[in-house]
Amino acid sequence: MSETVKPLTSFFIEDILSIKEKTRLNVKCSSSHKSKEGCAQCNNQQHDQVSQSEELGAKHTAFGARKDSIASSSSSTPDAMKSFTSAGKQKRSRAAFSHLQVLELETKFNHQKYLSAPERANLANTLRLTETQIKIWFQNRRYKTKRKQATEYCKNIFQKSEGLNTEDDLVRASLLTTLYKTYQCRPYVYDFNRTWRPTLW
DNA sequence: TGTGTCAAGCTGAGAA
DNA sequence: TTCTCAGCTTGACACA
Repeated sequence: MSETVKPLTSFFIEDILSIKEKTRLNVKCSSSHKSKEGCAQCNNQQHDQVSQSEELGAKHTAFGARKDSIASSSSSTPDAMKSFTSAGKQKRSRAAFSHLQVLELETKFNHQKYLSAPERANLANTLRLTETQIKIWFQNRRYKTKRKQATEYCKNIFQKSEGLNTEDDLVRASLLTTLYKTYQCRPYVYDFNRTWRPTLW
């Protein structure tokens, strides 16, 4: 499995947080108050007392938003995050990982696209997430990367090609790109010419 | 209110 | 049988 690793720009987590927290906390706190639960940054007076591990465990978010789900994502299992609608139907909640958690996950992902079980357990422990959450995050992240690559690839194709200007052409090419990328065993695909033939690579 | 993002759900395949 | 994977889809949430 070949994965392309983007060149990394070196930085300190503190650098990012110090900049973004200053700028975004002020902006986003006001908007986050629109949500039902309000802004936890403003509500939580223990903000400054949070330890490093607790930060990784998302006691609060670096940006101060989506706090409710952050807390549940870190301190509870996904099962415990489920709430119920008025009809008694189980309502799915979506955890939002904290900036630090995502940062750690991204850093890890940049180094290795796949984690072994011990590595996953270790990372889960460090970030105060469940192993399942780590596993799902990596799965989603790989898929996201793949989609992005397909999109870029598709763009390049159309920058180079002529006569494919309609929306239908774009859609078709996008689907074909996915096929090309997906079936690496080089299947026969339906080409632009509407003929079945082997792929070129 | 429409839209984009993303964690989680679902399905089928392959490995041990 | 169990686990992890890819490849989507779903649903909650934030924001313009």
